[in-house]
Amino acid sequence: MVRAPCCEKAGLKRGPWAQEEDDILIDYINKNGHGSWRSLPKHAGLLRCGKSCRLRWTNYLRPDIKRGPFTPEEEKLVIQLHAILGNRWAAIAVQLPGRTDNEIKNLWNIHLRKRLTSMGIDPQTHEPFYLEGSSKRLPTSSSTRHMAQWENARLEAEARLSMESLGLSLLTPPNKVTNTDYFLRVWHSEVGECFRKGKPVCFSPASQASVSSTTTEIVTKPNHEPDTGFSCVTMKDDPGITKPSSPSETEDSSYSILQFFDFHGHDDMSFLEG
DNA sequence: AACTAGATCAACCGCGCATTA
DNA sequence: ATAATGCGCGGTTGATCTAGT
Repeated sequence: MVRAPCCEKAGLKRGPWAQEEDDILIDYINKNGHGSWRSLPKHAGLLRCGKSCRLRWTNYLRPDIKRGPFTPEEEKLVIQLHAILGNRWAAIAVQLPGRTDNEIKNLWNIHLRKRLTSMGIDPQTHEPFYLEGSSKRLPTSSSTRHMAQWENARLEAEARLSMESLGLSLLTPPNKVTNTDYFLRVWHSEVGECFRKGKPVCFSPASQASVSSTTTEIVTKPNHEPDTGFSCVTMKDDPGITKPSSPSETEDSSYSILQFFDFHGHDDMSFLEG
């Protein structure tokens, strides 16, 4: 099958948009909505193809577009989401109101990718670069090893979800808790929520938590101080990651999510700081 | 002041998916 | 079931800007 061109190229304008064209497009969409992008230019009187109109509107003219440089918080979120979603810019953009996929893609390609590379982290996989010539290709440090563990867990989780969506049985015994399970649980727990929102997390003493006696489980309790965003989290029999030892045993000790990672071996999150 | 290299970002291109005929 | 169409996505390009020499 041969794809028909999206528009008749002859006679259509290309390149940068003039103010006058922007005005026409804004005025038309405000009055009529965009409707069919393909027919919009004809109805609006623009010598552009529908695709070009859609791009101009979604990336530049939309009233809810947030202009200006990305804040450090936005940059952190992009890095975190990229670690989970990969190059799915549109999906990442959903989490950053007012930012477009194109803008985020540019931010990544121009700034963040270089920053991660300079930190010794592969920006595509979020894994550390490995030691040259090492037969076992070991990560260079505990912190980078930890990053690799999380990335592996993410990949396993995605594979698992794909398998499950296909209705295929999994090889993992039902009573065996994997790092994948751990990753998914943490990600979908209040810890993950706090991680995504940059809120602090409070680890409660194990004795106060309701932990299932039959399975390894992460238990979250409702926020005891909603205004602070604190959550109570405890873990039991975690297979891969050790519960924080000293401060967490203190009642109401609170930690940022970055400290959460610190406790588990990732001691360098400075790249998130911009 | 003139030139150059690198950085930036808006816009384009081609592909794949979903929907419709 | 197949072809045609529309749309959105990610990758790439090229014009413009900026800093350095």
